[in-house]
Amino acid sequence: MSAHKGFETITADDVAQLAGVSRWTVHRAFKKDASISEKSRGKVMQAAETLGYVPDLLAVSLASDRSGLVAILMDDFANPQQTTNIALLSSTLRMAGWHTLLVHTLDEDDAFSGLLHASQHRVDAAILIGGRFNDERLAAALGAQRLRRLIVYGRVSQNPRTVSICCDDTVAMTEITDYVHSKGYRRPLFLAGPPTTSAHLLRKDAFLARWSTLAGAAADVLVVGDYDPGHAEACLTDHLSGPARQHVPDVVVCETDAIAMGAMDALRYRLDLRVPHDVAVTGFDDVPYAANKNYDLTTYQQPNAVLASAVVEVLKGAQDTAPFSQIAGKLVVRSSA
Amino acid sequence: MSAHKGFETITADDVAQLAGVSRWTVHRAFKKDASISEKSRGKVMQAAETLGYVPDLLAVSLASDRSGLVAILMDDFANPQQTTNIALLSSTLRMAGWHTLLVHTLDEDDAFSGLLHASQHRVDAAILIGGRFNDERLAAALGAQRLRRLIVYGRVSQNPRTVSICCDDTVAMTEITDYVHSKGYRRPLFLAGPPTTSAHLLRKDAFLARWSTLAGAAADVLVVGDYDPGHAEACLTDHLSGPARQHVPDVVVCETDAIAMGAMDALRYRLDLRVPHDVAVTGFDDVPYAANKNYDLTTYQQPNAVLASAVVEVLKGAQDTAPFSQIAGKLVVRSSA
DNA sequence: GGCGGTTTTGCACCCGCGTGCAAGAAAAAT
DNA sequence: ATTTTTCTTGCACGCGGGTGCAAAACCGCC
Repeated sequence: MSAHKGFETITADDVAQLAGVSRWTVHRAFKKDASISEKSRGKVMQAAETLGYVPDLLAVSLASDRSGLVAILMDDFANPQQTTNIALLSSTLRMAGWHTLLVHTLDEDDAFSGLLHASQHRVDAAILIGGRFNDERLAAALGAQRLRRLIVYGRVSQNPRTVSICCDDTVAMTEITDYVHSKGYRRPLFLAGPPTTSAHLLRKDAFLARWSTLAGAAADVLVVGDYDPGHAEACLTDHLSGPARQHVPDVVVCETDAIAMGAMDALRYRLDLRVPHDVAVTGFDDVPYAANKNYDLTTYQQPNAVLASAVVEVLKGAQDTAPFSQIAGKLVVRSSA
Repeated sequence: MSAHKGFETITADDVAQLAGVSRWTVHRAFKKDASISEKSRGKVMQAAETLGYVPDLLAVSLASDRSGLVAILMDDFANPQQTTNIALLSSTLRMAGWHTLLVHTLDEDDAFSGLLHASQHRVDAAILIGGRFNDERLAAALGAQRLRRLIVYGRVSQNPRTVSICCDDTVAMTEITDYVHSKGYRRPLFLAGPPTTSAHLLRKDAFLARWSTLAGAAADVLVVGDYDPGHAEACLTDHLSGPARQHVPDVVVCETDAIAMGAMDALRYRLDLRVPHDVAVTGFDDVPYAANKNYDLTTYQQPNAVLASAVVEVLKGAQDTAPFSQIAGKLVVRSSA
């Protein structure tokens, strides 16, 4: 039993000594499918029990190049969709035996350093959540040593070396569009988020394409440029207070719930319009607050639990997983549209 | 340059060979205040640059017993106050040079195993956020080897071996009470959360004590028992639909913002009362949504940034830090009361 | 040029465990 | 009882780098 910095550390050697075997036999006792006799395994286990021995994870990681750790890189704690996903992912991973190394990236450069950090911890995979990681970054990231798997979560990635797990934005937004059209709305305004994210492109394009098919006319688009509700509120207020005042929409279709909530606040408290009576609103994501009485937002629920399980499958499964799997969610109709 | 699992790993030996020095000289070049000549440091640095060498964190951790990692243990992602704190803590730590090991504990037993996991990763400290960790657990946790510092965040802990960093609930709630009383409210109802948390005791007791001093009479208390807004909504609705209907309060003082929001929903949408006209509501924490137009909650803002910096100070500072530091926040008056 | 003193540098051993191989013990076959 | 096969076990070496100490190289100075 070796003393270290004041607290005792029990190593395999200590157990070996007590059990009267060699250190390697101790290791075998803890390894499934190892060639060891029942007798000595018993001795070892008992000795380990009395000493309270647990194999040291760090040393294991160093020697075996595996850690039981999954890094989650995310950039925006203000985004409820992201925090919800992290919560779900970390608990799903936890139940499947993995721990989470959370890397909160401050900016793009930081993302790379975070990825390096993660790879040095021998993470079994890194999961990228959030839109600010562009594909060039990804390519660079893959240069990081030891990064055996990179999972892009919640959006598609062109990069062939990543696995992306997400719901099909195009199908989802088409479904929303169909719903909106079927309810008789005819003057839609689409509120788009930051142009750098893939959600921006896919959702907006899907909406515009479908709308033009259904209605035979182009729909208006306002690029809000940010997922902050307050910002969306200000943008929409400005927009509808300006020249566009003439064309008040009858429905505001939003790229995310956060934008939708900002839009509703703008319509109600700044523009004195009733939702859904004067203007309907739809969101996307079904964040927890979307169900709140004050918003009661019609939105699209991503199949988060299924997505999280898909991550576990990728981690467990062979490395030759499909480059990406897209899973369908479902439209949640509430009173806002 | 040794090949490993398909990707190349650059070790100090590789750099040493290229620079024409020994491995230990390479190490010295990377160590501040090491005794090394400028000439060889230059050679080493250049070689490291061309090879793209970075000291391996895991090996460093194993050898030095330090990791540059701080574990954050939390249990409730649904609690916006917790996620906000995590966001702030992780970015504050990140800027101070630490990375975050997020341990999302599923239950109490899991908390212990999470702490063990963290300690094995040689975390420089573990931060406990959230109320579900009781002090017995903490005592057990401290038995975990290598855990050199345990910080209890956001609440006080009796355990003398921990550092607790929080705002002074008693002072804060007294301030709220004074405000409520000064505004002329006379029939308060206090909504309390789970009885197991210290916030529960401190905030409730502070309110009751202060109220009895100010008004000379005891105040009503309803134990909601959970921080979920929906649950609080149901509880308050039940309460005010039952025998207590006779004594509708003129102000509902809540232990947290989450409860306050549930309470407002109950008052408005279930009991058909206007806030603040018929009943005023106060919260505690100033979560992001508290400023939302639909709630516009009068609440108490914890000095989160200061608290986060205090954590960094503890990490940087000598181990003989004060057992806990309590920092004052400020009352945020909005329209709800 | 030789001396004492100070930097630089190299090295053995350590952190705690994993791999592959070879020696040892036990079981099976002859 | 002896040989062969099989299972156990021990061990050297590695993962990548951190200590403390001793040898080597440097320095100024008489």
